[in-house]
Amino acid sequence: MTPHTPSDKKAAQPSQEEGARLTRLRRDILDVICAENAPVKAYDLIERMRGKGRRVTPTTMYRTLEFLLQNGFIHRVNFLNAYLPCTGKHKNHTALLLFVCSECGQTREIDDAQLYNAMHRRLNELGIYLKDSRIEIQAACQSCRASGNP
Amino acid sequence: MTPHTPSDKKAAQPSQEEGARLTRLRRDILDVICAENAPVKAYDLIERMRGKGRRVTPTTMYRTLEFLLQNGFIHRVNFLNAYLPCTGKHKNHTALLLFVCSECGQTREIDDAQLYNAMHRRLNELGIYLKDSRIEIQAACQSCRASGNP
DNA sequence: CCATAAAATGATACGTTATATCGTTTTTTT
DNA sequence: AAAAAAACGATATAACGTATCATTTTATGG
Repeated sequence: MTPHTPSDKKAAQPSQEEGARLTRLRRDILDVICAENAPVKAYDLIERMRGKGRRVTPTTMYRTLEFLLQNGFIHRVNFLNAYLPCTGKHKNHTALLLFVCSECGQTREIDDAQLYNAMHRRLNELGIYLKDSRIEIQAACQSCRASGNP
Repeated sequence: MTPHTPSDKKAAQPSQEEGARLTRLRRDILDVICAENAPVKAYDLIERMRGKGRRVTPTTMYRTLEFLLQNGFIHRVNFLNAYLPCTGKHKNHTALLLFVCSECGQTREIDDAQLYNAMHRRLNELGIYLKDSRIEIQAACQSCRASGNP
C-alpha cells in the first residue's frame, strides 16, 4: 500500500478551487489521512492532531470530515467507521466502489469501467439505479486469499 | 430486582437445528426483527422488547444479535447500523449482496446469479476474491428514482 | 480602509452505538 | 445429582457521533 501524496503544502492561505476552501485545519487533517496507509478513525485523527500540537474537538473533527467528504477529498468506509483519501476520478454520475479486505483491512477504490458497466446493466434490470451510488465490497485480497488466512 | 413474571415458571425448550439453539430470547428478538418492514437498530430492539415486558440490556441484545448474525438468521446493514432478517439462501461460498435505497431506506437482499457471476468474474481479474463476502449497495430504488426524491 | 455579513472554528454538553467484566441461571453431559 | 458448558443478567465504560451557541476568521460592499 503506497502512502498517498500529501495535499499541496505551499498554499498557506485558504485556496478556492471549485468552491472547495481548503483551510489550514482542513489541509492538516487531510494530510494526516493521506499519510496513513489504511483508513483512519475519527478519534484516531483527533489523537494524531493532538500529537502535532493541535487540539481538535469531536465536533470540529466531524465537521471537517464532513467537508472533506462533501468535496470529494476523502471517503468513509462504513464497515470500519473510518476514512481514507479519495484516489479515483469519479466523473459525475458514476458509482463509488470501495473494496475492503476482510482479513487485512487493506482498502482501495475500484475504478473499473467493465465492472461498473456489468453491475449497472444487471442492477437496472433488477430495478436498482446506480447514480451517485456507493458500493462497499468486503472480500479477500490476493495475498490474504493466497495465505488462506481464516 | 426484576419483577416476578407469572410466565416465568418455565423457560422454553431450546431447539437445536444444525447447532443453532434458538432459545426463547433469541426467538423473540428474531420475531421482532422479522415483524419490522425495515432494518431495526439495536437500541430500538431493546425498546420493542421493553414494550413486550422484557427488559434486555445492551450486552444481552448485542450478544443475541451476534448469535443471530453468526447463524445466518439476520444481516447487519453497516450503512445504517441496523439489522434485518435474512431472506436469501446463501449457499456456502457465495456472497451476500445487500441493497439499501439511499432515499427511502428500503433494504433487501439481492440473490441473483447473473449479477453475482458478472461481479465475481471481473473482480477475480482485479485480484479480489468473492467468497463468504459482503457487498453493500447504496443506490436508488425504482420509485425513488421515478419521483426523484431529493 | 472600515463596516458588515458570511463562513469557519472553538467549547461544552449530550446522544447513540457497542464492549468489557464478572456473577448467576439454565442446559447438557456424565 | 455433580460437573461442565452454554446462556443470560447487571453494571460500568468505551467508541462513535451530534446539538447548540459563542467566538474568530475571511470575504465583500460601501
